[in-house]
Order: sequence, then structure tokens, then C-alpha cells
Amino acid sequence: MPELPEVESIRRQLEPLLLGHHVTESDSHPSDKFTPAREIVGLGFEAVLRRGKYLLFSLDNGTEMVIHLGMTGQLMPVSDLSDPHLRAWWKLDNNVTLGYRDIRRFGRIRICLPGDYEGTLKKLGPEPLSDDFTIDAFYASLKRSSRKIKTQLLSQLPVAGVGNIYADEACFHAGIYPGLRKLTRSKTADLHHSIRQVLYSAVENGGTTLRDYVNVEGKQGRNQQYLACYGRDGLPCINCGELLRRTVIDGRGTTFCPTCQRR
DNA sequence: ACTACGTCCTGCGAGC
DNA sequence: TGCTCGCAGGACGTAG
Repeated sequence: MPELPEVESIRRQLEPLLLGHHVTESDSHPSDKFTPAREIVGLGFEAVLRRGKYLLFSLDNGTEMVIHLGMTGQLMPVSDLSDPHLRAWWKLDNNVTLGYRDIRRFGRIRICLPGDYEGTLKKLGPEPLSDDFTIDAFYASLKRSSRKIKTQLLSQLPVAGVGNIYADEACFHAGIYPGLRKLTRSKTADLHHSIRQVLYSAVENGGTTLRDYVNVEGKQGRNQQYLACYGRDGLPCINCGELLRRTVIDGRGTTFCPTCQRR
């Protein structure tokens, strides 16, 4: 499940591969989720940007290609166009073919004008590692809703780019039970700090590979060896030794420490 | 307007 | 060993 750190790792590797190059040929899976990929033949890449979990490719006709990797999306040079999981590909003028692989097809590709977004991308909260992500704004945003804290984080509204792994990690490090609906200002500040710390470290570590994530070079991330909470249910908490427990919050698997993260 | 839940999609692992 | 079945989850659609 590519979240901000994984998407940022991919963005950094795609940038030198694509900048200044043009698409000479393209094709895609017939689903509406992927057919817009075909619309950029003849266009050149002017920038490779990221907002939350979205990759934004600035094109030289003033439009933008937006890719969300969903659960299992991968972007990398490919040579085998008959790969059954290949959902789109773009042949470039530098003899590289960029491929979009997506086993579960939860990802999507769109073309739009920069800033003219729809859905979640339009309502996306601030970038967690930027100065726009302030404790004040975070506190105000969380206060507006009565949904569970973890559900709010996954909604992308209070802050962009947090998914299931880093939501659990951030709540764990902040000592917050993710099923709470209200946080004090002090605990909100703790969570704000944990989100930044967890995401910053994960970017430094090249992302988290649990199953499907690989970067543009096909290599796994290293952050999975530093996870304190996610996927560790039944193992001892690194802070208190209590066994971590797994529950379901609004349909999403959630791991937490019953001692450190009190309800 | 807001919350909760179902849906998409496929591979994998548990269980028989 | 080989099969079935349920689970995993990001964003979106729908129901209440």
C-alpha cells in the first residue's frame, strides 16, 4: 500500500528518468481507470511532483497526468509488454518504456489541468512535511469531525499522505488509541509530531515493503524493519512489553498497544 | 452535511 | 496434496 514515503521514493527516482523526454507511444488496460494514460502521446515531461499519495506529471502542453497507485501500483521501466499485471505503458524517446503495474487495479490515471482536481485530491489536507502542516490547523481540522481519529487520518483531510501503516505507527508513537473521537490539544500536538517523525524516517528509509511495494529500480524499501506497531500484533510492545493487539476500526485492520494507547 | 458501510480487485494463506 | 474461502485495503459511491 504505497503511502507518502513510498510515493515520494518513486517520485525521486522517476524525475531524472522522465524530465525532458517525450512519449512516443502508449497503451493501457481498457478500464476507464487507466485509458487516460493513452492521451499523452507526443507530450513531454516538464516536472514530476507529488501531493499526498498522488503523483503529478506536468506535461509540456500545460496539462497534468495524475496517478494514484492504489494498493499495488508500481511504476518502473519494463521490457515485457505481455506482463499480465501491466495496466499502462509509455514508450519514451530515450528508449525507455515506463510501465504501470497494478495487480489489484485499485489505482487510477487521470489527465487534467494543474489544480483542477476532483474528489480526494481536491480536498487534500496539507503536506505533512511542509510548514503548512501546523498544530493549530491540525487541531481545528480534527475538531470539525466526530469520526474516529484513525478514520480521519485515512480520509486525507486533516493531513495528506497517511495510510494504514503510518496511521497505526503515528498513533502508537503518540500514545493515542486510534479509535478515539476527540483529542486534547496536547495529544493533538503529540500526534502531529509523530506523523512528521514517522513519515520523515520512512522517506529516509526508502519506504516500507510489506508485500508489493518496490521502487522504480525494483528494489524493496527498508522501513519495514523499523515498524514498531503495524503488523506486530501478538508481539511485545517496544515500550512496555505488553502484547500488541489487533482490532478493526471502520473496516481497517488496526494494531495497537492496550497499555500505551489507552481508550 | 455528515457518518458508516459496501464495493472494487486479485493473490495469498489458513483450514479442511 | 489440492481445493475453497475469507481477508487485505484507498478512494469512492450510496444509504441513512
